[in-house]
Amino acid sequence: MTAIKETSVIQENKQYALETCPVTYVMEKIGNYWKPIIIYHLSQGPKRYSELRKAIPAITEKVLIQHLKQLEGDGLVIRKAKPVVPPYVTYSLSKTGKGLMPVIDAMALWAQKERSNGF
Amino acid sequence: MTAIKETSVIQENKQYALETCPVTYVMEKIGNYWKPIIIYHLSQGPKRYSELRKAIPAITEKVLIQHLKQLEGDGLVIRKAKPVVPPYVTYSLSKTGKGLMPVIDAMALWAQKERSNGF
DNA sequence: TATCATACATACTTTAGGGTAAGTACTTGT
DNA sequence: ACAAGTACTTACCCTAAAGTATGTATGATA
Repeated sequence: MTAIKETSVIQENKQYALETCPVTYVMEKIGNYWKPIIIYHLSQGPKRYSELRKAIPAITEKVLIQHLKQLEGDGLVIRKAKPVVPPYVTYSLSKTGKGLMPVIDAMALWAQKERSNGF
Repeated sequence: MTAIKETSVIQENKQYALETCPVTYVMEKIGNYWKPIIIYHLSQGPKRYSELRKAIPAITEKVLIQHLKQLEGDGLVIRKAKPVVPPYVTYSLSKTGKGLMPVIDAMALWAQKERSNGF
């Protein structure tokens, strides 16, 4: 029989970090390459699924929808589907999601500064 | 012989995104679970390697130093080593790194708001 | 009858990131 | 002589995330 897998110390520490470090809390929600990018594009207003795809051509469909579901599950994004055919689905930021806009804005600002310094 | 691996469309698109989407630019630098957390801890002032370890108990040594090197390579973090034994090494944010503090602050703010709503 | 468009779903493979564990160098303290 | 402390390094493994490719429902249009 297999040894009982003892609860990892790392996991305990992660739990602890979640409760004490605010940035860790944020990372658990949007600590991923694509999520802030998706949020950025939604910060400019609701978008259809296909519009998001065009706006973020480097993401694959699988990954895009995966993250959209997770963001919806975490209450950051709202999905609205019109029962028509072909489907018409829009995604937008929830109130909580909009609360992240200062974060995204600060990112955009930094990027612009860095790039203007860059040459 | 193996087929020549044609340059991935995804990679081309990533290049394009890098040039047009500011958030993508940021993600290339700190788009990782740990990096914002490390920067957060450094935003409170320079820290020794061992202090960072204690401050972020959920990270392993390997990963910590890996990211510190990358952050240093990207010019966000400065490493200073006193030539003593046992070693005395401190890490701090560079000017560019400090430029990210509004991002980190906005994250911390959001986390606090969310948590106070949470119960 | 066939095709197109949209918003997905699903199976399979590959890769990159992270985890574990052990080792290294150098000096001070016991 | 040996352990302890610091800041790493290295080798190996494992898993979660991402990539690839193909399939599905529905009705409108040609």
